[in-house]
Amino acid sequence: MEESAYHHGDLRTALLEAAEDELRKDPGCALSVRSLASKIGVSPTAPHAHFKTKSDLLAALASRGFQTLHEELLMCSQGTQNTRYTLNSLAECYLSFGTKNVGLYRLMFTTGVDLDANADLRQTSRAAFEVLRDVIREALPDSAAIETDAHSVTAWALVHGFVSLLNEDRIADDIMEDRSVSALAEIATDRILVGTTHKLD
Amino acid sequence: MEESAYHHGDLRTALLEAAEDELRKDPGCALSVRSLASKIGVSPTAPHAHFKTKSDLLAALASRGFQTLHEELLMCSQGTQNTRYTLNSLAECYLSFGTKNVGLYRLMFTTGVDLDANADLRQTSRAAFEVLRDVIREALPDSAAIETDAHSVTAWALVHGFVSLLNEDRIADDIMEDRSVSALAEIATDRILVGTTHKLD
DNA sequence: AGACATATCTAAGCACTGCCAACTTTGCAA
DNA sequence: TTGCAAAGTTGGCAGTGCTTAGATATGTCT
Repeated sequence: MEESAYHHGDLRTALLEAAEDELRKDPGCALSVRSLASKIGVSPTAPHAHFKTKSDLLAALASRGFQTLHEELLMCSQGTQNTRYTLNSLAECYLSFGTKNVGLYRLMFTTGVDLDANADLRQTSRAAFEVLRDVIREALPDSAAIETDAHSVTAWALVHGFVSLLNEDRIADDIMEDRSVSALAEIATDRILVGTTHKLD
Repeated sequence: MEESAYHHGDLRTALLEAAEDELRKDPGCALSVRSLASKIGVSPTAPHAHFKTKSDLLAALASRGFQTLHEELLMCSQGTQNTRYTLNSLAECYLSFGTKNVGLYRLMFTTGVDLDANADLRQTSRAAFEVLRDVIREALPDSAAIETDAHSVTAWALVHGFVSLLNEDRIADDIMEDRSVSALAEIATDRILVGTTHKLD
């Protein structure tokens, strides 16, 4: 895999991987195109050949994140167990991904890129959601098919909200002692399936 | 209210208000301390006397956001109607605030400030949540007091998730046609109270 | 094999940013 | 009145995103 010193070979993916690496080490870091280039060992403006703007790089990064999430969700959705088990697996998978990739996950929802102007990001984001949607559609009785969308969007909002609150450290430990992924996934699953068991006025 | 030309008078709040103004005009803008100073008419480094770092300014901005949210939620929580009505009002209030202040809301959850290092932000963020928590605590029967935390955190995650997905334009219009604040608030209320009405296996 | 078009990378530079240090102005209080 | 601390200015540094112009390698076509 010997490459000339002048041409890197695959600078594009090298940039994306370096960025992911940086995000893993410091989820709060402000990714700099120039520092990525420096880290890789190319000139400060070399990335420009692959990403016209920094925003384009971030969007590609976010898209890769959604692809990974999509694949992981797909793995979980293919179990042969009952609906509750499948949904619980999905929730746990989503929460796990979100909390293990704090910086990347944050980027996936705050790129500031208009989805109408970035078909790739829109598509990968949508594809990940569709996994959840399909599971919920199958779970609902035919009579409730119309409500599939409301149910699946609600489910997404719930797990996304948990990830966000966890990552931004908004759930104080004196509020909720067990903030583990599995505990929150179970809560989410309950809520998606039948909601709270306590009847309120 | 005549002030000398040299001393501004209240540069600190002027900076915060200018920043909020900027965020309202362009929720996706990258706030710059220097441009804020220029807009107000002071030297580029004048803000340094009031905010040691840009991060401090953003944290103060986020804290103001939580204060406003807290006040608005408090107004809604003091109705004398039944629990469902109160909860629905709270949800609608939260969703309304989040979607009307897109830039500010995003900032409130992505300042990158460690809450352990910023007692003010932690306190205001917590205070806003407590309104929701109190309502849910009162709504639950005594036998379920222990579950108050799980219920209230779940409720917060749900409305926060809705706001985030709405603001980042993640709910495609072919998925859910009625993405109005009132419709989503109703869904959230249902889910918080009794969950879905359809029994799944 | 040689010529050319293209993709990739470098070099130089602009405007802007956050932050710092030294200095000036002002208001207040001993 | 005088001294001092807060507030604001000036100048400057390092880093950033982006642009332009030029250098170098790759591949293709004759």
